[in-house]
Amino acid sequence: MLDFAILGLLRDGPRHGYELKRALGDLGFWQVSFGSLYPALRRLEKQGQIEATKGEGRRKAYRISGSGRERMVDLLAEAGDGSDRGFQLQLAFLGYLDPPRRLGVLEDRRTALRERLQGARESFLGARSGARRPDRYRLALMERRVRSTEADIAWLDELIAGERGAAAGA
Amino acid sequence: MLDFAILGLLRDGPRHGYELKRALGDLGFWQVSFGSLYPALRRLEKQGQIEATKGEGRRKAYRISGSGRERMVDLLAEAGDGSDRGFQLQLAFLGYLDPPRRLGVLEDRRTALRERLQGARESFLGARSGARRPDRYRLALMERRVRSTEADIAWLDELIAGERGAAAGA
DNA sequence: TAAAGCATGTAAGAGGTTACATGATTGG
DNA sequence: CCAATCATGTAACCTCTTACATGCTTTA
Repeated sequence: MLDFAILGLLRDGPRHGYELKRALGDLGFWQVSFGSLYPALRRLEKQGQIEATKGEGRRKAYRISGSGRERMVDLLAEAGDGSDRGFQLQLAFLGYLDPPRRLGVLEDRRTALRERLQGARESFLGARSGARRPDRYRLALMERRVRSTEADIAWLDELIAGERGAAAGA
Repeated sequence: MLDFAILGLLRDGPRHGYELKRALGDLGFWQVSFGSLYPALRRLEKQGQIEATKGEGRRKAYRISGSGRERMVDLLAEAGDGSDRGFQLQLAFLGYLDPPRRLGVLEDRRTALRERLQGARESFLGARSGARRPDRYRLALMERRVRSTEADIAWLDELIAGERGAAAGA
């Protein structure tokens, strides 16, 4: 997952470690620590997926290699494992996937969210009318899950519509 | 965090391991694995925070002890560390916190979400009007963060209003 | 000139997961 | 009778964090 994030960010252009941490934080869903970032950079360098060049001062600028680009596309598929973070990373780097395959990623996510919504609705409605009814805090938690999943699907539908529009325009 | 979840669920009444896993999954935000659940139950038992009794068949029903109840209240405070999962657990077991202190938990969360919203808005607006504008996928990601944080605050405000109403009614 | 931020790195450990192993019970 | 679900547990591993260590550069 971290490997994917690093390779994805390095496709935008060369970056050094500190900058990568900030860029990843700016995406909004992951404040990675240096203690995992720097060892990961070393590992990726040893595997030949990124290359280190001397930057200004003590900075080490990394750039992605050819094999890194290949691996990145593999990881983009793997990231679609149903996890929220995985999807957010997929989306952040979806622009580097070839256009015909982008819609598939969005639709897979939609399917996963529809399933989540169904489960969330069932446990909310079941709990609300069941014998041992949860307290209002737990009911609120379940209701929030339903509502926020619905909102996510609506947001995703906008994205999908935009994607179809872009595909039709091209 | 897992300790807190276990102790919280056991305050509802005695449960065995398998049942705890399902109950935790039903809350909606954590599918814990047996590989972490069973060792945690052993550890809590050794520490005297829970007690094992023979249930039906091979089942081991656990019940919370007096020191477990004390620890649970400590953990309820610790869980308010800004993480989403921490807050959701706090909320799931907020009914076991003495009523005067409940509002504080909700308001702390509101403060944290307001800060998150400010950061999310700044990076979204900054990115949209900046020099190297991110692609539409990353913009969508940032916009979603703004929208869903706003929705969470609105939802939390409903909860806070309900809490004030309950406090006034009592 | 002191504090804050920039910049890289290591060691230890927390906190999980997956895979494996076993076997009983229930439902189609 | 076969598959699915119930039920408990262990071992190996993975990912990431925290705390520590170092030293430079910018800014108030």
